[in-house]
Amino acid sequence: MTEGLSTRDRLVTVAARLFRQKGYHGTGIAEVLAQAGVPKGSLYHHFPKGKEDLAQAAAVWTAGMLDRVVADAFAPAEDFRAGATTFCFKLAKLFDLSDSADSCPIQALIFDGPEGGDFRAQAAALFDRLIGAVAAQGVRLGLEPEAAREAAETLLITVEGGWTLARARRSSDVLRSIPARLYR
Amino acid sequence: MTEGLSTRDRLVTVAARLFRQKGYHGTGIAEVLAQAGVPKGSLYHHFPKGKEDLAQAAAVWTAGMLDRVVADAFAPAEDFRAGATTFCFKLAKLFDLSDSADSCPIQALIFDGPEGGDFRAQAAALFDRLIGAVAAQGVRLGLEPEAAREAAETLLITVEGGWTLARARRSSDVLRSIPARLYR
Amino acid sequence: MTEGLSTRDRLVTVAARLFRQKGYHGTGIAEVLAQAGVPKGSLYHHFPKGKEDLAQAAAVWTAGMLDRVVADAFAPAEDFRAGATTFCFKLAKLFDLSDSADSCPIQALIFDGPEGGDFRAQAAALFDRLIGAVAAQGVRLGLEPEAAREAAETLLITVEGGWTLARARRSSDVLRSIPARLYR
Amino acid sequence: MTEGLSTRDRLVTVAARLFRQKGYHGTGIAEVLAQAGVPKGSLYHHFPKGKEDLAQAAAVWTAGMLDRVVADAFAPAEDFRAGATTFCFKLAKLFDLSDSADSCPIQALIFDGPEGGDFRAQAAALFDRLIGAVAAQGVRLGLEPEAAREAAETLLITVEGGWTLARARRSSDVLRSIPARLYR
DNA sequence: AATGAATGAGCTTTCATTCAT
DNA sequence: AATGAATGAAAGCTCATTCAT
Repeated sequence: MTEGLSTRDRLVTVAARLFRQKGYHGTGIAEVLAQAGVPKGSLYHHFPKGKEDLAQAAAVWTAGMLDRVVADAFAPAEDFRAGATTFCFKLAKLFDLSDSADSCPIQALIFDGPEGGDFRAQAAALFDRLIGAVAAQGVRLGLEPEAAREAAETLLITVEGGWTLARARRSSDVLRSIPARLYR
Repeated sequence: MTEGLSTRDRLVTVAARLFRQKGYHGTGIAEVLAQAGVPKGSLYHHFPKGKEDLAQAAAVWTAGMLDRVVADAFAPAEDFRAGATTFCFKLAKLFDLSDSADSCPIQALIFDGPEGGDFRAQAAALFDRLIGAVAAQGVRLGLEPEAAREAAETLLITVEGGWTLARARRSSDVLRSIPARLYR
Repeated sequence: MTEGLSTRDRLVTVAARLFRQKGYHGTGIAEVLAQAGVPKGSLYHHFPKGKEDLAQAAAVWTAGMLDRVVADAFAPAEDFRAGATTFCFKLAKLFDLSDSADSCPIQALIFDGPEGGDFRAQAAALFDRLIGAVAAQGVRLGLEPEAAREAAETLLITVEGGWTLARARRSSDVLRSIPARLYR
Repeated sequence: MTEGLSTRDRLVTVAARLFRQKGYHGTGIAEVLAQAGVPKGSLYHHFPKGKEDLAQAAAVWTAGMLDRVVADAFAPAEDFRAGATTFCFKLAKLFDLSDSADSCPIQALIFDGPEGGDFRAQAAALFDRLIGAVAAQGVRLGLEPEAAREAAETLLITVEGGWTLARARRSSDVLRSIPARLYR
């Protein structure tokens, strides 16, 4: 899975997965290094501030991945509801691919990081950017800017809560039920 | 805030708050003890298995608190929507009382605990019990059992996601906007 | 040598000796612990800030030891020169007792510690206190305050430099030659 | 300050300064490289044995610099006292140029280096050579060899101790007061 | 029940050095 | 000669827990 990637990229992807699974504080550097097949000292060459920098890079990587999911879901859609529905199904697939106990990537992205520093603020900005991307798709598909923004917020709120319940139930069904709940 | 409470209760309430703020793994026993004003050795009198037992007790305490919020919100309500609306506003107040960076009590309750053991399963059961309580209120207020269950699930999904966005924005406004989103 | 001492005192005396021998940065915590026969975690019970606190405690302990050397040297003296001479001979004995490559206790005390914090300032104050103690002995033995202060300064300057040369030559003779140099 | 110097010379001068400021063990290779503006791998081209070789080179460089100070101070002097006085004033100027917390160059030279190897012995020899140079100046200025040697030793002892007190007080005044103390 | 000293496994990080280009 | 990625031993420190009083 991490073959062919650079040392740096292996660290980032492994860290992103582990942080999602066990949280920032629950994940040890040693485990990241072991799974990435990277020796101890190398981490600090690529990420001088260590775990903190790694969390930052993992958040950026995750945000980029989610950006792509949004783009892929809405690209072929004929209206916002269709795009939103595809988005939910894509997330359900993502849920099934990962261990079903994993945290939602977005929540891991935003909340689970080092306490001090500006990690939280930067991560929240990445979340807002994601909402903005969804809203932009809404506008592209014919919604008024105001309505698009609200629809985007509602979608992401529900998706976030849906992942939470899905995680508690260890089943992605909740995520697939979201369009029906939103667009009766 | 913790005055007058027994040593045990001080430990539980302080732990519940800290686990919400910094996560289970991010919270050190030493910090719990310091904030509770309890000496080192005492913890293991009250919680023989230490941190794990403390997390369990904090989860039960949190679940009981949320049960009360549900009961209080729906008790005076004339229909489900009114109860749900009050519930959202009560949660917004809870959000404002705590540090706005705090995790949703439910999510802290479910996901953030010791890895081994049956903590996760028990916590998920507490979450399901909470959904059941909301559904029961729905039935009491005239909904069909099936519809009540779905309404309860939708409410809690949205509230969970709403807390997430509120936390990212550091503002409880999102929580107060939920009824408008759900019951257009 | 460290038998019968408390855990804390064993740590302090061993640290004082090692810091003198190999410097603050050249001395590892592990070595201090090994020689003191104290397990890793115990250090931080007695010295919460670890190595830094230990250096501080070692400096205070060293200053106290030197105070006693001054008092013992001057107590039986009939005039300042006699006391100063005894002081130099006592330091020569101290030099011979320790590994002859050891730094002067005063210099180790003042300069060799953690970079940040107020270690330096506090240590310099301990040095000034020592000069003050010698000057007080001078006054007690009949010198004018001004003259006593100058004599005390000159004595300690020479003793410091003498230890330096003694260390370079690995011989305490230089220390014993100081009275002759000062009081021709 | 280090402009125009070769890579090798930049490394030596920066290392000499840092070793004086923070000691051999307190100075990291990374800091030397950063301040010298030299990339990581380059050090081992110029100093195959790394830090140890660098310390050796820094000691030689420092000794040469001190030789020059002695020569410059005594060259125009009409007798030993005049030369010694100039020497003290030149050292006071050196003290003021450097950070006042810096160690005496001679002491840094002699004592603070790698543990193994023959660093200590070589450094002590450099110190003796310096004393010899001062004594030679004494002979040149008319002193008997024996007396010259003793005067040189006394001067360097006092200068060493004076730098120590100056450092503790963060003031070069002590160094300027030395002639008055020696030659009442 | 309460206390604080003791404990050592494990943590993140820094270090001087080596290697491939 | 120059570069920066790679390396793993060792550093200082934190952790949850146990013990003796």
